[in-house]
Amino acid sequence: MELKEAKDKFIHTWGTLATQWGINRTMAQIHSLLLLSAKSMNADEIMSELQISRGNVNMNLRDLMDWGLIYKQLLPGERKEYFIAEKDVWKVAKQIAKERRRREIGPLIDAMADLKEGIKPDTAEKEEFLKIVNDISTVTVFADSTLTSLLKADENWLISSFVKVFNR
Amino acid sequence: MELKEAKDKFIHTWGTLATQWGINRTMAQIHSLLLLSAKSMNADEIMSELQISRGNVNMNLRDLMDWGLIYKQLLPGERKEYFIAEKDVWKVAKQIAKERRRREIGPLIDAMADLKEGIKPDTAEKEEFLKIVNDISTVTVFADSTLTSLLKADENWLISSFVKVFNR
DNA sequence: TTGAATTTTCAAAATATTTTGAAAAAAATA
DNA sequence: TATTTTTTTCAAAATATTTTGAAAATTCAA
Repeated sequence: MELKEAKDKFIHTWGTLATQWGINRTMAQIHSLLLLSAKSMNADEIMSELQISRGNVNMNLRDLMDWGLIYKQLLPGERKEYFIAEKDVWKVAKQIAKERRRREIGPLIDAMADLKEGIKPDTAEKEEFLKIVNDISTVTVFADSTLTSLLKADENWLISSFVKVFNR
Repeated sequence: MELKEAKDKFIHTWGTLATQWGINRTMAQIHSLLLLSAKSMNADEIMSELQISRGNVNMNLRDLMDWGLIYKQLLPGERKEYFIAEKDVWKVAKQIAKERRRREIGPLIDAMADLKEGIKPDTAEKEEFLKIVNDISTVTVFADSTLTSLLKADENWLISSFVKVFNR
């Protein structure tokens, strides 16, 4: 079964890459499983598909919802909760970028601001130190605002043109 | 001693943040120590300053050189090797972005390309699967090329204007 | 209400990563 | 060359993170 094989490879690859850049492997695997699934899935299905424990599934489903990558779906007549992934890959990328911006850039900007506050440039040494702090602050704010612009840019002119060009 | 305190806070903060986004804590601490140091330092000095083992220092110094964030400096009359950090923070940011692009985006592009190769769209299911793979491919290539353009942009018009605006 | 089904929690176990430190290798000196 | 200094390596230890699974909490139907 060739498709099954490709899907497994996809899930495995996604999980491996994720760990290499600081994201939990299981979270990535659950995400890709749902991304590839036409139907929404419940915890038991995910458990048996990925061979992981209930607690693990539960915890990572909640994280994925926090990241805005999956949604809870309540099926009429079903007691169990079902989950479905956001299938619009541009939205997915946007969410990931947003979350990483929040986690990686935000705290850095705050930390540099605190350091700036605390030190008066009354010696050459302190000026040196503040120069570095200021420079990092500047670059970080630059990265932050660049990313924000990109994220706010209307995807319809920014991406759809790229999609058209690359997808054919 | 206020400056010492601020420097320690800087080193500590940098180290903590780094772990939160997948970079080794010690590597980040050594980097910030060198970034804040006017003089180059040798392994023994770094060991005693950060209270870490020789092996750890050695390994992380090599990683930092791989990242292009520090340089080896051979001082005349000295047997020991000295290390000095790149102080141009824009260059530092550029190096970090390059390295992360190489580690995070490159493998993803490759993996998606492999999957595209391996599957023929001869059923609706396979077409579905390939759509996702293609979309990820597209978004990833887009991110890659956007980042590449930013990195290639001449810093003198792109950044220095920002620096002037924000630094005052 | 009660009780069965489902989800959540969290301490302990398993796994993965980082750090140590001493031995080996390499480099410099005499 | 032999000796000393310095750097590198890497198995074992320490630490950190992830996963498990059973108990507790919650939800829902009757």
